[in-house]
Order: sequence, then structure tokens, then C-alpha cells
Amino acid sequence: MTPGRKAEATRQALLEAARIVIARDGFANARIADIARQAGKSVGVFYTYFDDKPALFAALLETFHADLVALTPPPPAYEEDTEAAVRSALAGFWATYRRYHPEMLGLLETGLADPDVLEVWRKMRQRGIRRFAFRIRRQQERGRCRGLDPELAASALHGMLEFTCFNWHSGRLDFPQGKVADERAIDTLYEIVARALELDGPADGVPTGA
Amino acid sequence: MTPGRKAEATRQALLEAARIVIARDGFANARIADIARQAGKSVGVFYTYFDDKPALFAALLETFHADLVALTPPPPAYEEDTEAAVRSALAGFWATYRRYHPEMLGLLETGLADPDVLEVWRKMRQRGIRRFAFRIRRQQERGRCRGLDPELAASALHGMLEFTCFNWHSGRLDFPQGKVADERAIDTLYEIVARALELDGPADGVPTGA
Amino acid sequence: MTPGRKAEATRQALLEAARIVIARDGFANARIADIARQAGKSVGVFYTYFDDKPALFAALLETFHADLVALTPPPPAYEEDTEAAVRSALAGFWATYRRYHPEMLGLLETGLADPDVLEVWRKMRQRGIRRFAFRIRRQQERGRCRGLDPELAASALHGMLEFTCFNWHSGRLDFPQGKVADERAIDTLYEIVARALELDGPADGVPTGA
Amino acid sequence: MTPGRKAEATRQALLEAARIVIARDGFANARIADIARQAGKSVGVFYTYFDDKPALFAALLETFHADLVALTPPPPAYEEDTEAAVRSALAGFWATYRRYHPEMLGLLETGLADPDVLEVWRKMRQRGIRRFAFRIRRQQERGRCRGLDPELAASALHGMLEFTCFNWHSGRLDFPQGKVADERAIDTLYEIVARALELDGPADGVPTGA
DNA sequence: TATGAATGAGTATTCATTCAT
DNA sequence: AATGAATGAATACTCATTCAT
Repeated sequence: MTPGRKAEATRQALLEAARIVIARDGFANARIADIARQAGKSVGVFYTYFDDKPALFAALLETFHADLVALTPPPPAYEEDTEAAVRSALAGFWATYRRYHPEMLGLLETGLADPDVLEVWRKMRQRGIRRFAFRIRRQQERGRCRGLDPELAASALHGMLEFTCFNWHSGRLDFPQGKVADERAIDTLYEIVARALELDGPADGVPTGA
Repeated sequence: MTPGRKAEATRQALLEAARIVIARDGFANARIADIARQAGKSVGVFYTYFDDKPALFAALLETFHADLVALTPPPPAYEEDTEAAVRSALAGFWATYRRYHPEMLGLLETGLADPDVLEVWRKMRQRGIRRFAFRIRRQQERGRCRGLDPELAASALHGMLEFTCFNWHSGRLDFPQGKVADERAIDTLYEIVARALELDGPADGVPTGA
Repeated sequence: MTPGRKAEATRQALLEAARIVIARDGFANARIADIARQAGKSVGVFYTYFDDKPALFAALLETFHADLVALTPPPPAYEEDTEAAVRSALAGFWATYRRYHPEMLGLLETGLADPDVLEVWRKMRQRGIRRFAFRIRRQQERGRCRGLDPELAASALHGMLEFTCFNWHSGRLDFPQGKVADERAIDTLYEIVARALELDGPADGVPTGA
Repeated sequence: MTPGRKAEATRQALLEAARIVIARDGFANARIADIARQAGKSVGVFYTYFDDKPALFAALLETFHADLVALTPPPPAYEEDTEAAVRSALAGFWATYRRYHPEMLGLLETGLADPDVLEVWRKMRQRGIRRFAFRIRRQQERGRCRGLDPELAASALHGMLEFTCFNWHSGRLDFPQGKVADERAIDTLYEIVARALELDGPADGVPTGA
């Protein structure tokens, strides 16, 4: 009934094929012909669904972005700074960056050289950064995290999460033999974040100088 | 007298030109012709000094690597975990990643899709990671940093440093308007690292659960 | 109906165009762009059908080789040493080397400097040489051709045929004005071969010393 | 005293180096830089002695040509058609084509595609062909070699000599393992030529039909 | 004369994109 | 909607040749 039921399937097949090829060959090395072949389609049909190669990546990023948005509700909806809540958020990140590993690869490969991609990446990061900054400020209201610049620290911590999740999921950089297990990964990231945010620190202590 | 004095100058001019073009256009977009023109040379001379584009990048990485090595002496020679020592190390990183910003860009753009580049990048990271892991283990001997997996945490912290220095120096991603000032950058990175390594923590306290 | 009917036509057009350009300009001077233009196609399509220039030549040689194989049945199938049989074989050679003149040109131009081409050429020659050697040995069993080393003589005679057919067909070397007429060419080659093989010699005479 | 004593030595060194490189890599693959290096000279000096690459080859051919001329005195001075005389002439060819193997390689590789080279090659061949034709005509005056077209047969026989000497000296085509020994080579070529010219045939017999 | 760094025209090759079927 | 052959602009790379020293 729905017109385009089949069309939508083809589009999805191309998107999925692109992710497979990108993960295997890298973004720059991914040729349209390879993607089409991986999808079991002809080259030509690619252009029925996407204007050009950048448009394909934009489509991939859209889903990625949407999932990140779903994962990170706006500040008012933030959960408490309990260990369970933070762990759960980290687990969400970890899972999301696994799912969207090809997209992250594309972001790293092209983001800094392509203004359009950069803009999307920036927006995606801002969401996560805002949340970190929010947490830091809330801690500071409680007398903790003194000496931390909320914006800068949030950028650094989010960078750590983003890059490290990507790194460990890629299985190519720091731990090529045997990818990092989910639990150990989340544990480690939690321990660092918890220290940085002083989640368990003394109510009104003076953790760092200054 | 020295034969090749002029040749070496040309080689250096090409390397320097490449860095400028890469920083401006990105690595993938950097054409040999652009690099040659930027150096005020003809296309052909490029191939007098480099086998191909990858060889040029390998040459760039060599200097970067050498500087990082100089920056991170082997563990036995490590300084104490005093604030001054750690700050100084971070300042070194910050400066080095500014100097080698084009190289980092190339690493991000091509490292995950080119095995040869990846191998160099891995080696460069390993030095920094080993140092972090060493510090964490030393803290653990002192009863601190319980619950931190030295290898994983080191990978994550080094990733934060590397990515964040690059990010802030690029002036394109998180803080496009007005780059991050040196002091604020180093301060922020120090505050996070100090917390993660519990540099100021209680001698034998139990900072985190577990 | 047949998928690829059009594709095969294009491939053939390129092969035929290549032969024309090679015959006109020589193999080394034949540019891909010229071949494509001669075929009325774009440069790019060349690479749809051939990996590179050597691959094109390999494809040309394949047909040449196949025709030579068809022309020279294996020893058991050899005809008698009658004048008619030998003349017919020579006529076959003469015609084949006319048809595949561009291929011979490529063989001479590149064969000695390109191991892959050399290998094909060697195989093609071996067939003809084996046949000559077979004939010589058969004559020796009849008491003729004493003093002829079958292998060496066969190599020399085949060389004469191959080089001379090429030479006369080329119309550039020995008889530039007015190519050699078919009948005169075949007559001359027959007279020489007949003498060398002593096709008409005395049954058990002693034609040469030794 | 002689101006250019040293200069002449350099020129000779370049010529000799060119022959070595051509024999090793083939003519088309021989780069000026390789030749200069082989001669222990700089690239630039090449152009002090030769206008361009073709000029170098022309110089090589000059010596080759001169030697061939010395080897084949004009018809009036011909030796008799005794076995010893013909064998000696063949031995001269065999030795000359060994000495000038690089030149022959260049002739085959470029002669058919370069009019200037072709012209030289043609002249060189004509001398040998004229001698063969002269011998054939003399035999015909004696009632032998009936049915042989002197010009065509001479072209074919000379082609056999030229190509076969080259072939066997190259050690790459027909007998790659173990080059052909001098004596066997000359013997074989003599046996064929002797039959073709009917050097030992009956005074007024009818060797072949026609 | 000799050097070797520099030049740049010439060519092969790639691959995103188009379009007739 | 789908096909896949065809297009051609873009770009890496080669190497004979020049020229300042």
C-alpha cells in the first residue's frame, strides 16, 4: 500500500552496505561501486536515493545524531549523579559508539576537512558537552570540582569518551588483539569520570589545590 | 662545502609547505601540486625527495615521533608525581600538539584506513600510554587509584590528551571562536588528570568505591 | 537479451582500435587516449575492460596465440612432408602474421624487456619450433638432414619465418616500396625451407659434409 | 696536447654505460639517469656529449654499422663460396652480433616505430642482404639455386641470421638456460645457409622443382 | 667540463556521476 | 525503480631536458 515500501528497503540496504564498507575500508577508500555491490544493487540506483557521496554520509549521520539525542535528554531531565545513573549513561555511550562505529570513522576521516560534516559533528558533541558541563556546575554548587572550568573540562571529558569508545571499538589502535570487553570498558570510563566529577568525593572537601 | 646543503633546504621547504597545505585543506585534499606551489617549486621536484604522498607523511611523522620521544623519557627517568612535574609534562604535550597539528590531522584522517600510518600512530601512543600506566601503578602501590585498570585507564587518559589538544588547537571543533588559551588549557587538563591519578588524594584513603 | 552483448562489443572495439594505433604508431607510442579515441570511446572506459596497458596487450596476444595453436596441430597430426603440405603450412603462417602484425610489433618492441610478454612469446615460438624439429628428426630417420642440430636449426628456421613474415608485412624495413606479394613471399620461404629440410633431396644422399 | 682527451674518455664511458644498461633493462627502460650513474657521471654531463637520447643511440649504431661494413666488403672483394669462406663470414656475424647485442635490442625495440632508427637499420641490413643476393646470383649462374628469388631469399636469410644471432645471444628467448655455444651456433647456421645456397649441391643438378 | 637540483610537459589511472535502456 | 556501460575531470607520477653553480 504505502508507496515506496520497496524503495525504502533499497535505501536502507544502501545505507547498511555503506556502513559495512566504511568499517572495512575506511571512509575515503569506500567507493560507490563497492557500496552498491555490497548492497547487491547497481551503481546507478545509488543516485536514485542520494544526491552524491556526501549526501549518503549526511544520511548516516542523521540517524547517529538522532540516537545520540535520544540518549542524552536535555538538562532538566538529567538523572541524579548516582553511580548507577552515570554508569548507565556511559553504557549508553559505549553501545551507541559501537553501533555507529562506521559513522565515527567517517567523522574522524573527513570532519576536519569538510565544513558540512564538521558542523554536524560539532552539534553532536555540543549535546554531550553541555551535559558534562551541567554536571560539573551542579557539583560546583555542592562545593566540589573546584578549579574545573566547566566548558573546557566538559569538552575534554567528552573527547575522552568519544575518542576512547571509538578507539576500543575499532580494535585497531590501542588494543588490536582482543577488543576491550564491555564491562571493563565501562568500569574504566566510569572510574575516570567519577574521579573527575568527584562523584564520591567529600561533601565539602578541598580535593585539589586552589 | 656540504654537498646537499641546498637539497636539504628544498626537502625542508617541501615538508613545511606540506604542513601548511594540510592544515589549510586537510590531508586528503592536499594535492602534490599545491604543496609544490606552496614551496615555490615545481611538481617534479617533489618526487626527487619523496617516493609518493604516503612517504611524505611518513617523513612528517618521523619528526613528530622524535619530538614525542624526547618529551617522554622512559619510566625509570620519570619525575615525581608532583603538581609541577605533571603540569610540565602536560605543557610539553600541549605545545607539541600545537606544533604538529598538521600531522595529527593526517593521523586522524588516514590512520584508521592505512595500516602503515596506523602502525606509526600506535607506536607514538604507546609511549604516552606506558607513562600513564606507570604513574597509575605507582599510585596503586601507595594505596591510591584503586579500581583503575592501569592499561585501559592510561589508554583513555592519553586519548583525552591527544584528542583534546588536537581539538582545541584546531580551532574548528569545540571552540571555533577564539582558540583556547595555553594556561586555561593546561589548567583544565591538569585538573582532570590530577583527579584521575589522585595526585592530591588522601595517602591511603578509599576515594572510590570498589 | 544476452547480458553484456554491448559490453563485449565495446571490448572488441577497443582491441581493434588498439591494433590500428599500434600498427600506426608502434606499441610504445600507443597512448591509451589514442586507442580510446580511435574506438570512439572515452578514456575511462578503457579501464572498464582492461586493468592497464599490459593487460590490453595480453588480451591481444591471447587471440594471436590461439590462432597459432589452431594453425599448428600437435606432432601426431602432422601432415606429410609433401610440397603441398609444407606450402600450405607456410601460407598459414604468412596469413597469420599479416593478420597479427600489430601483435608482432608489440612482441618485438616489448618482449625482450618485459618478462610477462617474453613468456608468452616463448610459448608461441616453442610450438613452431617443436614442429620444425619434428620434421628435421623425421628427415634424419630417412637419412637426410645429416649434420643439422634439430633444436637449433628449428629455432633458426622459425626465427627466419617469424622475422621475415613480420618484416615483409610491415612494409617498412626491407621492401618499403610495394609490399611483397603473397605468392612470391610463400614461394621464397618454401624454397629456403625445402632446401634446409632437404624435402626433395636424394633418398640417402650426403648433402652436406659431416 | 690533443684537446678533449679526457672528454673523449667521458663520452666513451657514457656509451659503454648505455650498452650495459640497455642490455640489462631493455632500451625503453634505460633511463638517462641510470646510464649516467652506471658511468659514474652526473646526469647533466650526458648532454655535453649527446643532444638527446636518440642521439646517443645513433652514436651506438654508428660503431655497430662501421663494424658491419668492415665485416662485409663490397661484392667485388668477396671470397669464394668455399665452406671455409662462408663459415668465416658467419663466424664474423655471430661475433659481431654478440658484441653489439645492446644495439640490436634497441633496433628491435625502437626501429619499427622511429623513422630515423629505421633508416639506419635498413642500411645496415642492405649490406648483408646485397651480399646474400650476390652469392645467390652467382650460384644461379652456375646452374644452382634455381627458383630462388635473389632479393627476397637474401632478405629472408639475412633476417634469419640477424634474428637468430640476437635470439641466441640474448639468452632469454629460445634457449634461456645455457646460451648456445659458439661452435654449435655457427655450425647450425652454416648447415642451413649451405643448403639454401646449395654450396655442396651437384654442379648442374636440379635440386628443387621449378 | 662537470654537477645534480629543478623543471614541466606528457601519460596512466581513478572514480564520482550521468544516462540510455 | 533498476541497470551498468560510458563519461571525463581530477590527480599522481615519470623522466628527458635545462641551467645555475
